[in-house]
Amino acid sequence: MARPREFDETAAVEKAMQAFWEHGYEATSTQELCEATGLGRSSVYNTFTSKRALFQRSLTHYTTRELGKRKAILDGPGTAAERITAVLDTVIEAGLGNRGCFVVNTLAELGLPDDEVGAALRSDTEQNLAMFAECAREGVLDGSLRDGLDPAGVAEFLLSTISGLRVMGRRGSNRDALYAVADLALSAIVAR
Amino acid sequence: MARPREFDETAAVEKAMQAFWEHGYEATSTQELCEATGLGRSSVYNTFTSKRALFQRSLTHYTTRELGKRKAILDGPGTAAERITAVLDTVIEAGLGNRGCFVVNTLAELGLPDDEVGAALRSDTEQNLAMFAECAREGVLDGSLRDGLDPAGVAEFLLSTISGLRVMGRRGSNRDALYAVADLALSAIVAR
DNA sequence: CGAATTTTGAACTGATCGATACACAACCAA
DNA sequence: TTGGTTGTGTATCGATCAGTTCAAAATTCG
Repeated sequence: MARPREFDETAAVEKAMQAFWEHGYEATSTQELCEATGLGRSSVYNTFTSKRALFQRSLTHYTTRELGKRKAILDGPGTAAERITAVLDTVIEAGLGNRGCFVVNTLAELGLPDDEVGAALRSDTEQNLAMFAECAREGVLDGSLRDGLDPAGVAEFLLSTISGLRVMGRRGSNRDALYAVADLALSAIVAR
Repeated sequence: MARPREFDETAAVEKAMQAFWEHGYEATSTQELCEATGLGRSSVYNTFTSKRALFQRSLTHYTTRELGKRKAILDGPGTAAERITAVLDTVIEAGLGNRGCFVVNTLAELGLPDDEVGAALRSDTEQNLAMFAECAREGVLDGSLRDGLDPAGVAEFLLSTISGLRVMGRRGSNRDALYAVADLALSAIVAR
């Protein structure tokens, strides 16, 4: 048919995501996106239509990857309490690098805009809540979480805790401080 | 000596703060700042030097006001647990409006820049942690908080919880969900 | 090979960015 | 009233913004 692409689209999205993650949506110029991806302006606009659309691609690229990793842990072996602890550990270790969470950064900068970006953010929240609620249900059954806990409430609590840990990371808190937060949060839901 | 100002500087900072809070640092143009404050460009730059400096003024205006309100509650009547609960309640009620927290938004957008803005953010974190640590100490003494709690850890946990609540508000969580989060967080530290 | 189709690079669009220059208006002290 | 000083309005600065145009380059199919 015609001339093939000289680049890998997914790799370009990955590079763009790094740029958006580092500087935020507004502070990342199209020029920087070209340099980060190694593409020319024409290729960027021909492939991704607009800066906004590329941002949306970057965001979903991030959320699907992160949700996948999180789901792998929560669907893995061990009690629900152990799996939740493992998730919090990964959040802390990832949050020590000072870029924070791409989703939290975007929520803080843009809120929930009335477009595909907002839809992606809502979807990420819903999927996280569903995963944690399911795990909380399992935890009450396997006895690793306290009796009488509301799974939906636990899910909100865990997502809030993770969001809080990410913000504390941006505030400059060190590893010990973040683990102290996670330990207290866990003490609210694990069986004693 | 010379011609006096035609406007109230503090009122102008308040208006600028509203604009920055609503749209973030990068997305707020100097034109918008002029319209929000009702000042001409000359007056803005003559008074505040630069967009960055006006942002720093707006940020400290916000943090001193919020820290004052928070300190008033924590220094007020009641047990430490009751005062902490009251603080969380105000955070929830304030966080339902969807602008989030100006400090959290700024942390997420800018991180901790190496200038006065970063210094203001660090100072805000330190003062919050000091206030909460002191209250946690009192709580262990008055018996309203659990024995053996580390005040510094509790402080990190509470600031993390507040930051998480603010992010959950931006995610669109409703009042009930936020109170569920706060209740679980409190259950980790209140005496039983 | 050659026609059709797509990508690519570079120049360029109008708009807007943060910030400044400067004339003039407004005020106080003498 | 007058001289000195400061605030204000307008016009404008060069730089950069997101996005477009267009012709040359590269590829596949006939």
